[in-house]
Amino acid sequence: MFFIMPLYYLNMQLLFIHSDYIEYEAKEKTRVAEPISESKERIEEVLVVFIAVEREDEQDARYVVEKASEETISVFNKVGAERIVLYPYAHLSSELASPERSIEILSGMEENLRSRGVEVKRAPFGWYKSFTLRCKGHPLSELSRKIQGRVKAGEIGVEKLSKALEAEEKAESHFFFMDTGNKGGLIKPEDFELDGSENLQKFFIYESEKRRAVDKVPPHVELMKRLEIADYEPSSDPGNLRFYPKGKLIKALLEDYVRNSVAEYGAVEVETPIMYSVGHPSLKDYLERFPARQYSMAGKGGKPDLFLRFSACFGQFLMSKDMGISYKNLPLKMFELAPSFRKEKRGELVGLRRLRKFTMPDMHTLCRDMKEALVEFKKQYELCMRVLEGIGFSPRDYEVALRFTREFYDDEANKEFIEELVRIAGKPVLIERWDQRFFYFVLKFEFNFVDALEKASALSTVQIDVENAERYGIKYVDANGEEKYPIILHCSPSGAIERCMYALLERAYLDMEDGFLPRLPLWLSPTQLRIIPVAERHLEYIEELLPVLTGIRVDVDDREETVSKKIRDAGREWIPYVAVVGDKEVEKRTLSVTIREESGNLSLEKKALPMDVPELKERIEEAIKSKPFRELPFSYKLSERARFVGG
RNA sequence: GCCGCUGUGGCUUAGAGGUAGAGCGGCUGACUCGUAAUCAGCAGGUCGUGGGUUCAAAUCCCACCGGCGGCUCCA
Repeated sequence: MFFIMPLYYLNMQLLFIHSDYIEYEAKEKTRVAEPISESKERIEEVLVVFIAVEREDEQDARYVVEKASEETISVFNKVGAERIVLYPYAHLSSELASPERSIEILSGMEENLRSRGVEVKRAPFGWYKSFTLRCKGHPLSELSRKIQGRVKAGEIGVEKLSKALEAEEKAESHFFFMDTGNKGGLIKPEDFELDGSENLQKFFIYESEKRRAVDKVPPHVELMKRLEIADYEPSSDPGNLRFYPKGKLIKALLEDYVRNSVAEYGAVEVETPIMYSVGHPSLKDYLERFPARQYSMAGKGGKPDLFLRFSACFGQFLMSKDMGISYKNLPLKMFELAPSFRKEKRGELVGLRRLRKFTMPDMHTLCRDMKEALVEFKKQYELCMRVLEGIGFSPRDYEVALRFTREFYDDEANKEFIEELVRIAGKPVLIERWDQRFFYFVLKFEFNFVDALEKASALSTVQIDVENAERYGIKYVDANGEEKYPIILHCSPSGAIERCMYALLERAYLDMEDGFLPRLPLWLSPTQLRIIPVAERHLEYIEELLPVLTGIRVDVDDREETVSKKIRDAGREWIPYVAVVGDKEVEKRTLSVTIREESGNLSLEKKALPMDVPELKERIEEAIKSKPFRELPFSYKLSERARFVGG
């Protein structure tokens, strides 16, 4: 994360090739050849390290040996090779160390590595050698390193030079915190008191280290199956899930809710294609950047011709480009509930947290200038807070990250803007500052959920895009009749719908760990009220009640089971309201209701309250008003309902 | 993609070279039941797939597929 740039020199050059095998044969001596016993070798499952020892290394051979060995071991462990071959390779450098010192350093490395318990072979120095090797070709199979030092004693860093990463690495990034106090300003992590912000701390650790040693299945994976929400589909590509009726209902309700929220904010809903031609010039940059992450389809002549979108950006940008836009139309907001596809690497996929196919609410706002962009940015920041609140997350449930370029923050007005955002959040936030812009945005925020395994994932986000209007040729005409490029905001008010479901389930699990009954928000509960007849003869009364209970998802457990069993099953389904009906209730025209929310603690005894039907109806309606409603997606009779997940 | 772990009826799982056991769920029957699992019986498995080793493979080996964790990554 924090790269220490070389101040004066780089030395020893290392090139690592993780290979199936290497074969070499010493053919002919040079003037500097060392004596050898064996001229021919074949070594399998090997990490081949090509090394050029440089003149500078002579100054501090010991340090260089130690550092290079450490680096080699790190790569060795990472790729899981079985042995190492050190292969002197002068051609990596134009300023070589003397042959004597080189052999010394190479032998030093050989010994150092051997002392760490690794099988090491050193190819002979100073010979013309023939060699063949077979590189494994996985992403880490070819790496280069420079052991880097500085003239001044002190900090030493290792700069990674893997080609694919070069672009990102140019952008140095630094983390800070910022608190709500009126002082404002960036606080370095080491100077910041994280007491009382445990989740922010977890989030920071996750962000800065990006690793957690956990050996557990994320809790929501079991829950999503058991609650008949979603499951893996082995016959699809991994990360393309199946959703059962209950999951589909929850998903549809969340979608309804986000759609309504952005409509209220003034966005117009559109729909754009999910696949695009790879030949489009504006799309090329993206594709070249993440070629392995696209779902592509072979077109004519066996060449990839179309790819599946990873967001709604293209569709909406291409639509905007063809519009005639006046400054009077701005800010112009377009929204889409976009099924999106990202062929994430295999090991990144987990349950509902990260998928290859997911639904991304994606809104783009065209703004006339940065000033307007900031006004809208702030509105959307607050919109995102409202949307998460509405879904069922309090500000305690997520951590705020603000990320921007140094240039953006150097502007005094923007500084105040950032401080204002922190005040709105009402708690300390994580700041990431990039020394230079390396992608299309200058400012973004995310609201991040920290789960039971202390992993963080972004829910809501907004970005200020200063690049794509020009790339796509999106223009508007200003008051003087001049064409201008708008600033574009990218906003996902809730984050991916599936990820909201993941966060709801993980949060319920965390509640359970704290000794509370896990639950989903009432408006998202597939069954909101379950009625349990004590005996078959009470069904008639229940049938009479149903027409009164419209606008609520009610079902009836008419199975031939004991009351205890039915109560238990209702609890296992996290049903918020459970009403028992027996002789007493029929006689008094009431219901005996247990409310999950009020049962609270796991160990508390549940008590049932007598309630009459209008009272109960009103109570539930009050709690779900202003939220979308959909009917029960299956029969209200449990005896007729199919199970989608066994057990 | 790489590394490690893993895969037994719909679900959860026992079995660790000698031809599969259980609980839940399902079906049948009895019980008409008052707040977290009523009782009895029946059906259901080529042990992820394909090769190999062995007289003999769920069990050992290899490859592939899926899952989990890590690396990496997250437009």
